Amino acid sequence: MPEGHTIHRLALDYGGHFKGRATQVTSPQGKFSDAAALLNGTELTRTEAHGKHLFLGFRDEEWIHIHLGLFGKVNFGGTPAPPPTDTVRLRLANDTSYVDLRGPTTCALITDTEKQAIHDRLGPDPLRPPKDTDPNAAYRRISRSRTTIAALLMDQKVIAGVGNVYRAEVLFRHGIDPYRAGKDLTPAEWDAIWTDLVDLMREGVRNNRIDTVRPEHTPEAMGRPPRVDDHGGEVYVYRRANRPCHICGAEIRTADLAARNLFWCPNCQKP
DNA sequence: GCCCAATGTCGAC
DNA sequence: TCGACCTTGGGCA
Repeated sequence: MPEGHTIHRLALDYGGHFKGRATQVTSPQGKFSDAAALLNGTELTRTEAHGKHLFLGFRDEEWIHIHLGLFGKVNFGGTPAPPPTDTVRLRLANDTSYVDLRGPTTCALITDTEKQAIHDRLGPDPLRPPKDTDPNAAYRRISRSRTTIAALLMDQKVIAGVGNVYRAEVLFRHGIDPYRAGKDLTPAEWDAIWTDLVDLMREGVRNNRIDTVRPEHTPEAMGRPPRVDDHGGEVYVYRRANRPCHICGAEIRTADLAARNLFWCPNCQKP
């Protein structure tokens, strides 16, 4: 479930279980063995997330850089840790906990300088502290672009951390057609989208899932049977193709956009 | 067992 | 724009 909220949550959870103590670092699958051997027995000193990138700090200026990609999964557990399966790329363990990483796109040992280069190529992240985060930088790019707002929201250079679910849901919540060109988005619309993403994604970190349905549109409030969408949260349009819009009843539409599935309500989201 | 899809990104053409 | 890559779980036989 890797959108930005998941990664920020992982930064907190890795820190909570392992920070400040000698940590056993292994790579049962083998692809990270050399680096694991180098770090094994040292201390996890800090953890950080920017968009969908996770950084685990060891020693002075060394970091494990993790990107889950589409398939990566992380699994925490208590001791005794079970024998790792052969797909575990990275296991951290101490006296009380273990955590397994499987299927990441990236798991690499990097320096401070290399880490900085990653920050430099990422746009502002609604979940980073406001002092390092400038939503106007994102709007400058958006307001100059003929690309669709749906594509721009997924471009990590423009804004970091938004994925396919938050993209679909935030556009629905603001009644914006996904095919609208970035340059046709008003500053007020962008402010509203950014502020909303900050709120939604913070809640996503807290609950470790994506919920976007406003209280007045929950099934209870609308006198309908309770539901939980396939991916475990409560949403308006994501993966709800051909089903009725919670608000107006129109059929939710879906289309391919840059090799990803897009979902929207043709009635609630006007050009 | 096989086939497919999935909340992502990169590089080749 | 397309394929490649990483892994798991669900549907179906």
